[in-house]
Amino acid sequence: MSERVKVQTSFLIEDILSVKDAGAKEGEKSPVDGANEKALPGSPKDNQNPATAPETSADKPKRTRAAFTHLQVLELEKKFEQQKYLSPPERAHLAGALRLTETQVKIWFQNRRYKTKRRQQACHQAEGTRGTQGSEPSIFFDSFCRTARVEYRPFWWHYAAPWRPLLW
DNA sequence: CCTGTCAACTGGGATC
DNA sequence: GATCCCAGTTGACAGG
Repeated sequence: MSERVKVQTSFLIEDILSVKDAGAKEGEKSPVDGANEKALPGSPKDNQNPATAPETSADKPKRTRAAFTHLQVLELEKKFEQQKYLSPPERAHLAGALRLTETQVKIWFQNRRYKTKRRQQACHQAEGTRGTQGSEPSIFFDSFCRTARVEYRPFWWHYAAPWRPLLW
């Protein structure tokens, strides 16, 4: 996935980070902005931005795949290193900082977790399950606990159960 | 043209 | 009912 982030971005890193004047340049359409108005069907009130919704949903052209900027991915990855799960306030804050929608951040984390899991599974299959677990899984679980169990919702233990073989 | 990647989507299950 | 999650799929896009 490394160099896929050679995105055809029309804006600079500073442009993304300068959240202060976020509403200033609305006219500029970035690839990311194009997808921002797309809310998840399952969560309609997640982020409706009528101001930036050009398509009247009557003629939905075609699905656009937002290409996140290098910096956006970097920040997301950084956060993901710290926490694999975000609480709603944290997600909102991160989304605002990166000028993404909460849905995009949510989806990104979802996809990221799934990818990580599949990679680990593939890894273990390839290795033939040695008993030695590296440090990554424990880091993973640590952040999971911090966010899910303590800060967020206790029922995430439900999700932790199938992970334990991988994590411990 | 084929293939891989990845954001977005779908569906099912769970909690509050 | 709203919202979250995971698991899997779809569709756009870039590289070979």
